[in-house]
Amino acid sequence: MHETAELLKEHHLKATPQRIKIVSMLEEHGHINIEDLYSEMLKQFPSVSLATIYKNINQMVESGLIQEVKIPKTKSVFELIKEPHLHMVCDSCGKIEDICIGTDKVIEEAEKLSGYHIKESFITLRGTCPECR
Amino acid sequence: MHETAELLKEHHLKATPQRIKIVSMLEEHGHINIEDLYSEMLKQFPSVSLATIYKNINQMVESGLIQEVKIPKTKSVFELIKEPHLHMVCDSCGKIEDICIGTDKVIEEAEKLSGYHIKESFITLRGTCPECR
DNA sequence: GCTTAAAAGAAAATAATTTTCTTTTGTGCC
DNA sequence: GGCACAAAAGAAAATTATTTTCTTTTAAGC
Repeated sequence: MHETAELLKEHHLKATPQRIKIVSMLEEHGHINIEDLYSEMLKQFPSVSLATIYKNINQMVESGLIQEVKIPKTKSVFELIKEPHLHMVCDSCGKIEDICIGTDKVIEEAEKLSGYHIKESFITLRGTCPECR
Repeated sequence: MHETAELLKEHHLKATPQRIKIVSMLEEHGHINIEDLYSEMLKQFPSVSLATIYKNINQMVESGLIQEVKIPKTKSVFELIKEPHLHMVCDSCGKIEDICIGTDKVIEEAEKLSGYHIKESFITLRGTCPECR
């Protein structure tokens, strides 16, 4: 059995062809919004329902397999959950990339200044990618 | 004329009572979502329309007076535009606070690693506020 | 005060998301 | 491999969120 199906099962989700396709698209693209996901799905499953997309996405979020990424001024995208990372969005081509860098200094300073105990951080950086210069 | 009205005019928006109320709520609360904004408005303007809220919010965003803040797992809120800052969200009471701390180190490292030229950063930190400990 | 372009409000339209219900299917078990 | 059944898919309707349209009202310059 291919590993995408196993990934689903580890999260207590039946490995249906539609779900396998959703997860492989996430593996392939990294980030995708509902609209694009739906139109890609239609190519392979001409009768797929948008309700199926939404139900599956919601179940995958609940089971901790994927998460929603909210990006200023654009539609949300979804991504597989992996190590903490931040998002770089290119103003020009719209591409979204993940990068892993340390953020401890910022978190620590924020904790000191605010008195909060911080559990998670969400960082999105907007700018121009090297290809769009 | 009170200063909220002037703020609106500086942004080429007529100072209607509804708009003045919206802006003063933002000044007072810092952050507010559409639903809460509407129910607060109803107290003072019993016949206010949700369309008026949306139209005004959109115009205020377009004119650069306010901006939408997208927060993971909750509804978007709106805030007056001011100096760059980051958002602290308390898991327990839901409160949202602004704090100003330097983020140059992170931005610089992200630029170096990704090759992007970064123009803006959006940072939200999730955790527990001092009052909810 | 008068004029007018813009805003408010009401209602309808559109878009986004969820729910309901029936049919189909993945999976464990023999 | 075939059977049983809970779960998922798909279709349609329902709900929620947001925008548009159209008429009435109003802020602001003169």
